[in-house]
Amino acid sequence: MNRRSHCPISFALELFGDRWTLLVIRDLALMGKSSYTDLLCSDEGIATNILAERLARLEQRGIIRKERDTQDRRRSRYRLTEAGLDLIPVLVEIIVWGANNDDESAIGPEFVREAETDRAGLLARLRADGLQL
Amino acid sequence: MNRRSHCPISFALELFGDRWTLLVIRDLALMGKSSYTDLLCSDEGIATNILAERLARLEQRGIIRKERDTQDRRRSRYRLTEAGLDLIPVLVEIIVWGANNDDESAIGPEFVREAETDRAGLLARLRADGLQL
DNA sequence: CAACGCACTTGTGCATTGCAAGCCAGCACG
DNA sequence: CGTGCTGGCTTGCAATGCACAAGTGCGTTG
Repeated sequence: MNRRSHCPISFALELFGDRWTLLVIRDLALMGKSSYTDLLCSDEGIATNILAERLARLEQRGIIRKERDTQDRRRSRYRLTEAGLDLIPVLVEIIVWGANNDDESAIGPEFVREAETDRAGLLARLRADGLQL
Repeated sequence: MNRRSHCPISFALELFGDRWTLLVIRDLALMGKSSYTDLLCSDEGIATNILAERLARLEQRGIIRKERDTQDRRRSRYRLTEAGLDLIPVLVEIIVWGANNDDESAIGPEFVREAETDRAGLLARLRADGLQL
């Protein structure tokens, strides 16, 4: 691997420093999605070649695991590994910042308040159940 | 502005969903840099046209403020606004994740420990003084 | 006032991305 | 068994983004 520096932020950006990767991780981590077609139908409208490339990359870097569906063997299931789940705190801080700085945010102040008052509880709930919108 | 969705993560990625923007914010927020030439000399080696474009964008979006240096009026000083400083928690979580997942990380476990045991204190210190490496 | 440094701007070529279309394997149905 | 449909990609091509090099204008310095 050809690294730009040993800064952990630079390291992280080499994984998700683009317009799509974190949205895929959001969908897997918080939105309860796990199939290719579900991931393809996000509000933002990711292109299919980009999604395929990102999933391959995330799998290769150990962020997600790919499994065959036991019911329908055409279908794949994508799941976060531990390293992937560990990105939830990053997502939470981004959501808090976005909610505080975007007038039209879909996330309200109650999420922000919970992140401030019961951060550990929130993180545990998200890791177990996702956002449950 | 042409938004992809009202998800706060998508909103945030429209600001820093690329390979360079967060590194610029890191240098301003944590590395104590404020001049164009300092920012240009990061370990990662950002190109000058990219840096100029990102600074203009960050200023327009209210993340940084551009001031003239009072000593040398050729020189500009770039400083984070409140909205910019509010990105420090995001940076911290990324650093923690990077330090935990990169074998060759330049940040050691003592940062991670402090983030777990005294998060509020760490955030206050970083906001006031940066990383002080 | 000549030379230099700072903060850019412009130009060019290559790499990455976005969008549309096509492809193939695995079901589902008759 | 054939026909069609669905899920998960792959390919082709245009558009965008990035890297590298060079040049510009203004302010400071010798």
